[in-house]
Amino acid sequence: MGIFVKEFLKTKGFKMTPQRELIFRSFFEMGEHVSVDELYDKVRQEDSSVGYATVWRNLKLICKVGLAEEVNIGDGITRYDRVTRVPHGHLFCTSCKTVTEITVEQLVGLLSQTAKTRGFVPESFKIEVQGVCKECRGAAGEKDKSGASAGG
Amino acid sequence: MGIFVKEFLKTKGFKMTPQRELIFRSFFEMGEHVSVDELYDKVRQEDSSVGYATVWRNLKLICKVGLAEEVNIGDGITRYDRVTRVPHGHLFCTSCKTVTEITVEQLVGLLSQTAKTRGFVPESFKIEVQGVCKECRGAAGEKDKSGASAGG
DNA sequence: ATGGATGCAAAGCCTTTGCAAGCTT
DNA sequence: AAGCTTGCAAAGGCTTTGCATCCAT
Repeated sequence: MGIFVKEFLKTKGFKMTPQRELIFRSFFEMGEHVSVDELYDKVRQEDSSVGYATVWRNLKLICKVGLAEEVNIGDGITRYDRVTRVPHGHLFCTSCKTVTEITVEQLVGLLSQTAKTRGFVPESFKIEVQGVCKECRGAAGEKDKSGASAGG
Repeated sequence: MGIFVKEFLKTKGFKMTPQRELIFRSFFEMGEHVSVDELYDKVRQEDSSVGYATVWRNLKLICKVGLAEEVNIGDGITRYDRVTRVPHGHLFCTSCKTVTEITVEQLVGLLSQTAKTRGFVPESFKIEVQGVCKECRGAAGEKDKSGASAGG
């Protein structure tokens, strides 16, 4: 990013500041499912004077202008994913809690049709699969915490 | 529900109480995306002595035994859906905020395959489509709040 | 000079938990 | 009797907001 995002923001009526640039850059350098705290930590590594609220507000701004969107991986913390061009889904391992991405282009095509038959114009997709990953199956999954199963 | 759930819980080591029965029954009488507050309100209509924490804990219990699962429709409130036998997805209208269900059996089949090729054993699916519904398209979507687009 | 942006700190809100008393088994 | 449940109230924890000050335009 850099000049492009700056110009982009300007057209939207937002100003560019050193903090904002740092926050935006940091966010796009990170992976998926970024939380406010994680981004805050990363930002503070470069400039420890940046406030939490500033990070939070800029993360919201990034979403507002359509460069990212909120995601929920079920831990009660709001996370953010930059909007990718390639539709993809997530595999949530119920054992080790890892999140893996998968491409689902074919699915999205079908899903679009399904939605359109309802008069619904799709904008973005969120596809999640809960289950047990390869590694945890190998480990026989002894990470279960309670007596009752939580599966669906 | 009734005797079945009661026996089911007993086998899991949980006791049945009047409050619990009322809460369970109320939950299953409600639709999808039930929040703690909503369930609490409904329960209090029949027995205003039931505490909030009790409703909350029982909602968690319903999930724990696999009869429901948490869902997030993006308003910061945890909601609960009973686990349905028929796989389905949700259409989220970004304009009027309504949530509509769609069946996606075909998609789930494909999704299962996709996951399995990664050595991942699927347990449950969550499929969401963000977009604009028929009604809002008709209304030309004048409900937009900010200058910036929030689309993905 | 003007209005958005920032930082700090405090509010907000929903989610969880501690405890003593009450019930189901 | 034993232990899970309940209710109330308070604590937690993440998310938002108020405000005075600062900075980009």
